[in-house]
Amino acid sequence: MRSPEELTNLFRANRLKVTPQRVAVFEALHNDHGHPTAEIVWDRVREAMPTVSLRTVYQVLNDLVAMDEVRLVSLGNGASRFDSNLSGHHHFVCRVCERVYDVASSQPSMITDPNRNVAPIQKTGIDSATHVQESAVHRVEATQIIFRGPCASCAK
Amino acid sequence: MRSPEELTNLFRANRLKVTPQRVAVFEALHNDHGHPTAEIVWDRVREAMPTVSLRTVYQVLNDLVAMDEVRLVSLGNGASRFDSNLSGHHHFVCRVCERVYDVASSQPSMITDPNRNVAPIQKTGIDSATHVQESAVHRVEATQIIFRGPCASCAK
DNA sequence: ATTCATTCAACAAGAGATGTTAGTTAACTA
DNA sequence: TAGTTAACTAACATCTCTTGTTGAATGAAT
Repeated sequence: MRSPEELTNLFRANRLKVTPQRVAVFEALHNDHGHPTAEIVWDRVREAMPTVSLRTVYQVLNDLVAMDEVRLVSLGNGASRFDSNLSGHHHFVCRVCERVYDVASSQPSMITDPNRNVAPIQKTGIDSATHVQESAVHRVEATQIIFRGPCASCAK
Repeated sequence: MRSPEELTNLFRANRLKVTPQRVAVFEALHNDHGHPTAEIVWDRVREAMPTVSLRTVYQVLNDLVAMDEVRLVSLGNGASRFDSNLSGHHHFVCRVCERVYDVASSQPSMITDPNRNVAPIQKTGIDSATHVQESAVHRVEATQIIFRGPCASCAK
């Protein structure tokens, strides 16, 4: 995602005021490359600014999603998550601990340290750019892949 | 999915009573190859049995999911959907009308009539059976792919 | 015929997210 | 610097989806 400074400029360019609350959310997201829920972002923000309301955090996050600076990820279980990683990638969800790992797309069969939040897959030939477009066809604008199973930490 | 008769036997085999309500849900699912929500199933069931409660429908559906006779699909928007198509396939969700289409997996770049509920994709090299299993690796047990965009009917 | 799961009804409740209102603050900009 | 007005907070309410509860009635299975 963009840096807090860049987001600041972007908000100004969109005639949105750059308030300390908004900047605090920018920074919380910038320092967290996980997949936080709104509540988790709220917790982070409150460390520096104890009076922010959850309502405001939701608002800022939604603004960022609307601007396509943050991606909304619904994984089927529990709250929606906000993904500041905008590069094309997918997700592995552990069915035990529910942690979410990033899966780099177009990177065949690769392993990485689970602590670095990347999960292995074997083939990733699917890319949103490569889908056909014809008249009687559904046009694919986005492709979301969710892998599920026990993660390395939970497998044993 | 299995026929109502087969599900009846399965329920008996699991010591679950075969009640008219349960059979009605079996039949509603059998006659609907879409992706109904619990409420939609409820509506169908009530046509033949007006007094069934939504609670009961949820219970039966959850039983079927637990038995892996029906698949629970969360697509991020609105209520969960119950998918009676157990063959390996994925989904295309129209961002306009919110309709859900099946996408046959391992069927490269194919088009089908939208009315037959199949959406085209170009490459489907990913299959849950082909993922690596190593020590420091997340084991992929299931792969879920969601394509999004305007469907053929909504594209114009 | 008996048992015990199942169902119903009518609730409550919980999670997640958003809407509302009114009063206050503070960013922008002129 | 001052004025305008968006943004924030607080404390609510509301909504959707889903599950829990309780007690009474039903009816499948043996």
